[in-house]
Amino acid sequence: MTNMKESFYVTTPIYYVNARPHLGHVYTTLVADSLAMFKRQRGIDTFFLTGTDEHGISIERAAAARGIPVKKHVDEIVDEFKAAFAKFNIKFDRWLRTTDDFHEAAVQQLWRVLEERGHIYKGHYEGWFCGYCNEFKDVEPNVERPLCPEHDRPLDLIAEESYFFRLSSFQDRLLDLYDSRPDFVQPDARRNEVRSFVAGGLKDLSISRASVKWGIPVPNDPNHTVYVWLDALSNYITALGWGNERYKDFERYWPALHLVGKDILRFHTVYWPAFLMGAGVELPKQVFAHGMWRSGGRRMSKTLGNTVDLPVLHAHFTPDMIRYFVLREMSFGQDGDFTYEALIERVNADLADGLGNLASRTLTMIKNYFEGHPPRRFADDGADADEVRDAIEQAKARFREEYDALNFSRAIEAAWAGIARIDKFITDNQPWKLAKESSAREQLERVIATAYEGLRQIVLLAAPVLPETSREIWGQMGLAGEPLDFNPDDAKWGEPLDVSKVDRVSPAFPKLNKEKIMAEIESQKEQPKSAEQPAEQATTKDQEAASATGATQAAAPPVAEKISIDDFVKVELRAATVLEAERVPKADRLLRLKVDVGEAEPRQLLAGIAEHYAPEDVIGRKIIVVANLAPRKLRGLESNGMLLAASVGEDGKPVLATFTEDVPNGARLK
RNA sequence: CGCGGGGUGGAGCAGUCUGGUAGCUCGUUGGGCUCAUAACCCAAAGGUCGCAGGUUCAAAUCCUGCCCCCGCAACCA
Repeated sequence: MTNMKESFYVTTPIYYVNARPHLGHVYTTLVADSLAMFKRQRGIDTFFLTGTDEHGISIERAAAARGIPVKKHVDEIVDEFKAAFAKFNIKFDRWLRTTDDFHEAAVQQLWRVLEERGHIYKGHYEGWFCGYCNEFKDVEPNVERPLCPEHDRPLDLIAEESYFFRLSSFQDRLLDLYDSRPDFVQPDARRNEVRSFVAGGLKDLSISRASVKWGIPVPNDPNHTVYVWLDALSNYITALGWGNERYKDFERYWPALHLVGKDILRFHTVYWPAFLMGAGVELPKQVFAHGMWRSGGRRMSKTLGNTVDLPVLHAHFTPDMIRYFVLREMSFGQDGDFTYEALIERVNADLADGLGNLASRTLTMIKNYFEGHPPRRFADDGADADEVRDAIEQAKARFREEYDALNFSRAIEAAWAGIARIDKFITDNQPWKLAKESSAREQLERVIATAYEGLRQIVLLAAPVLPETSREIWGQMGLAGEPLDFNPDDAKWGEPLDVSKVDRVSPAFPKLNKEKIMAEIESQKEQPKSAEQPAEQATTKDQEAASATGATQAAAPPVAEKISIDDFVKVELRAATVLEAERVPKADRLLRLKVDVGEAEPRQLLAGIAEHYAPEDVIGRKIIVVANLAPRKLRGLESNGMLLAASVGEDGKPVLATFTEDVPNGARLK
């Protein structure tokens, strides 16, 4: 420890308000919250920032679609985020909104600094832009209207005057950064990834948009707004008061530990440090990219129907259970698997049978054998009581070390090894037998005192992981105050305690009935699905908004939305025969077909069925073709129509439509 | 040659950077105990650490090649 007061600043990304809060948001924020509690408990001056990213064209559109002012729209979604986090008892120190006026002013200040230092110039940008991602996309040449790969919606061709940041001039300094400070990007695998990206060359970065109104105006050029990522990343310093008068915390807390998902690694480890270098601001302490939660071994997605829904989670589990699970189950930095089964098993094994049961058995004995007054006899400990003490000291040291290194799962493992040690100690010493012999009174006192003291130490460790239940157990133990207010490093083994009576013993964690809960979750899942036929129906506001603004209708519309016969006859369906078929090189899904649709010349069309049909499977088959679809180039090949296939199961496996009776090619379907 | 991650007892994972008895949780089998939430404790069974070479006194760990799985990117008119 130095003379300087140690401080700690942790951030989550600010969440883009084009989606509803989901497990991913909650996860990062839970980790940050727990880390903040951990540091604070240990007497470190801690600041925990989270917030929302609220600018950009997709937000503007979503609000327009709802017919309400943009600010009102974002206010509502921000409230949802705050409510979601409140349900998990997350306690941040500040919530930054990019629409806060002091933030906007500070971003403009950052812009001016970058401009004065010669890092910004005006140029011209033309590219395909996805308003939902807020970024330009690299697309295949020769495609008329490419779709955003993320959102499956058409991209906009934006050609506009734009300001550029001289990102290319930072390449060497960035490489230097990764090499000289290997901890700057963690884990190592991520650092390598970023390093090789930067080593491959950097292009200057467009940092303004003339086409976007909902954003921060560029200083001295109000026709432009600041590119959302420059706007958003700046939040980490503006929230502390950099470039504004609203707060005065910059000196005190910067630099930060940024927790981010690996999906936004590049922004935080390339653009962000480059901006800061350009502005002459100290760089973050570290950017740690955690993994993503998968579900049942697969990426969570609405289409697969394997998402973890927050309301379902809350219906069956307490915030502490979920918090424990995400910290314990995922090796921080790796991807993890989130299943309800695993969650239930963890809760039962570690919380109910582990910590909860230890508390329960210890406190019950204190109640029964000592009228609720915990004995404190350590002076002449027996050898194995000393072993327990040593084991707990070891667990404490290990826990601290691993938590500091963000190895939450290993830290928790270490603390729980302490629990197992105490359980073994109790069993070995059989206090229930000692209690029957008055001559063994002192020995009984020592055994129970050791168990109680061990439990106290463990509860202190567990407090940042299980804030609610650790407080509950602490209270049942008759201890004064709250566990988070005691620094475990100062809690000496066997020290005098401010302790009242143990008189109320009740399980801190109920044992969960797996079959019952799983059945309930399943039935909850089924209901909405059967109600709205195509399972992947758009439900969130932004998706509705997207449809309303004329974006693609790719998400199957509800059956209820009727079309007229006039609409239907516009689609020309014809019977056809496949003459030739071959795989398209370098495309996993694509088959190139020559099809006879009853015309003079066979047509070429491309079909995304290669994963399920070999070319020889389809040659000679009678199929149904949409004959009047506008031609489209795919991987450089023109497709003149589309074949009809059922989309089956989770993966949308195609099954070709055909006839059971003979039909001449070109026959019209109606 | 697109980028990245992974393949370790039945399941899920750690260990790999910094070679040296292969570890954890769950599950299985047998035993103990009864203070405790049918909990806890002990013991046992179970692994050619994806495959093949190489380096080394010694390889899950380092090197080379290959196979398989999973993300991302491209490709579903």
